Amino acid sequence: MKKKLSIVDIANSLNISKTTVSFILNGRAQEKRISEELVQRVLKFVDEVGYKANSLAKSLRTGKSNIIGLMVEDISNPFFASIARLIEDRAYKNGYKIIYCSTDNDTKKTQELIEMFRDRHVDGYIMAPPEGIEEDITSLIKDGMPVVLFDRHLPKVNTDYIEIDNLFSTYNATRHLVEQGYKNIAFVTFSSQQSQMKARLEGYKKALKENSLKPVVKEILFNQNEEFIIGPITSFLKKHKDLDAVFFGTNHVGTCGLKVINSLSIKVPSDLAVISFDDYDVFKLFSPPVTAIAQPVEEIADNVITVLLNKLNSPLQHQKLQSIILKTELTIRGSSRMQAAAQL
Amino acid sequence: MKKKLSIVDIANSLNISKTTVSFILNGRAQEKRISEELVQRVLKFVDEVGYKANSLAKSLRTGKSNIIGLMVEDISNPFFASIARLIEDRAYKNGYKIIYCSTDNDTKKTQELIEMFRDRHVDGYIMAPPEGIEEDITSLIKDGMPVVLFDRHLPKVNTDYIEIDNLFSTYNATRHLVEQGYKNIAFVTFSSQQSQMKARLEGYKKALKENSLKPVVKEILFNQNEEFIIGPITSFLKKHKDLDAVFFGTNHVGTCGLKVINSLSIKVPSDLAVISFDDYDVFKLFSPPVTAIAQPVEEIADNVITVLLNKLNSPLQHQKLQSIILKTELTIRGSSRMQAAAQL
DNA sequence: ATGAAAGCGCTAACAT
DNA sequence: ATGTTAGCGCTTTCAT
Repeated sequence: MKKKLSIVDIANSLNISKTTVSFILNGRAQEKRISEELVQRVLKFVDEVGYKANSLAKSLRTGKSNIIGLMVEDISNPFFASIARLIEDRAYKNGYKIIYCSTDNDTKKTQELIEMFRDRHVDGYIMAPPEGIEEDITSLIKDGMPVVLFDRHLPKVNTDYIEIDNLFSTYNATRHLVEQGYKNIAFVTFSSQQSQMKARLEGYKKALKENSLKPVVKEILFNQNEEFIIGPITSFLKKHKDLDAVFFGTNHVGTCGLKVINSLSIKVPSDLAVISFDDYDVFKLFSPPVTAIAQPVEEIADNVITVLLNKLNSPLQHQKLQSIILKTELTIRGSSRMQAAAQL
Repeated sequence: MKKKLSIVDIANSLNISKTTVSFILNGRAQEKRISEELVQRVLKFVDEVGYKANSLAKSLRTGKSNIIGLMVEDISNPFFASIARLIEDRAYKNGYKIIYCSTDNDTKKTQELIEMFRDRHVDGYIMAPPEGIEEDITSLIKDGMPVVLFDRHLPKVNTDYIEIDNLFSTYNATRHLVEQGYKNIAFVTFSSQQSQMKARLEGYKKALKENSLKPVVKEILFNQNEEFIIGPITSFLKKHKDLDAVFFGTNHVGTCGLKVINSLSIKVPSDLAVISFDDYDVFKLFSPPVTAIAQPVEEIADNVITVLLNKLNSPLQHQKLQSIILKTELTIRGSSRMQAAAQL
């Protein structure tokens, strides 16, 4: 086990002081007017022996950790997994590491996780926050920590966030269903007070109202366990035989919904048209393929990391807060086309 | 921005030495025969003011970080996402945080990531290693770092690993196809020298050989970009019209394969039977549902973290290395049943 | 039973 | 232009 070299070892080997080495290594040689010759000599030596600064000691001293805390709802959800992946890439390219975790939408767990991140001195926070975490985040911000929210925001918390236009997305998709001639359109979603879920529900209702149709909403308790989603959807669909279309509010609900549709042998779209929020392989590969609202994952990740890096790099608090709202794309497929139904 | 309290602040407020506080906080009060009364007083005070030790300083001093580095192939792949999720849970419960990243099966990137983890003083490594990383891992182990591999192992590297019985899995699944009467069975996989991919290919070949059938293998270069997987599969399937079954070697290949099958309007299983490694929603929801080899994700995660925690807690090097091989489950569905074909 | 002090590796204010 | 030195907050040896 080869001993790790320290900056003192370098300094001693070269018969100079560790300050000089530190300055050179931190690119302050010019500023400190250290001779070009010395700089080269040090750099060469450091490279030869493969010296690496101890970032722990550095962090202890500077108060910076170069770590960003990322909190998603559930890393095994494809939406969050792909966002996390992209954020990770961008962060690494900018010299930051990511510590991540899944909140499960659990307030208490999230509080503990924030505590842990704080404890670890992360430099910034990226999170899809659960409800009830307002105070904790506010206190974080008050302590000068950069916080960027995504996927949803907290109305009571004053910070940057990146979202999509949820209300318009569901409004637009519901209108599409109406245009196709569907009249009995249900909306199946998680019961949630989160901004994005409320907006999605609202968009759906708005479209129905404009067309004098009656909303049929099924709210399901958020749960990681599929059984507790599939069960309620099953009884809901069994009970509402008069529905001619169903709109699933998230990819998770959508996937579970499709399982129910299969197990009840419901024909899509002739018995029931289907639309889901989010667009993943499951929807593309279903028969018929499912009409879906695709979120601009790359754009979301790009914006999130850009905003955070900005905050990290500009020490002044005077920056304006940004609320970025991105557009989604409605991809119309066989599951919501009346013509397709007629063909059968 | 409230100042963080240090152990000195605590000591001063209580008019005792920081040593005593440190001992009490680290549960060494008994051993150091500190009076029960003092212990209670300190604990109470610490709790009241909400003091939290600075883990950075602690790490710098102890050399431990309580962080585990997790390197997967791609966190947005459902297999790795679900494993990561489970490992994360278990790790947190045991007081460890996870820093994760995706290797993309890229040796150079992985080397840099290892360097970074090392630099960050992670206490242990969990990885699904790419090829060509043998030396780096060996050097890690030589330096006394606990390393646990999963999903695949490196024959030249002597360390613990958790795998599944890849060879038997594909052998068994291929036999199933043969039993169903399929004679022209292709195996579509990533071209790779990784242990698990080699074993999968071997299992397939073994089953064919035993039945005097001819293997038809299509190897695809590993790539994150779907186009570069879909393209080759498309031309492969177009070229081999005589196939009556296809076996996809990973979930990623399987998902892409299904897209090709759809776009070519191939009927499953009447035109072509399908089996895929890994079992996810996409396969369950396809019409007909796809026969799949389900990996025991929870068991894998459990074993990985258990083995690593063991290594972390027993300082002695004398522990035996463990190679744990877990069983998979072949879930037979409509995509590989001759009867279903007959019905059409 | 408790405390003083050294030191982990680094940065930066302050000499020289 | 380069060096001395004081911490960052903690653990731990050695004294008392």
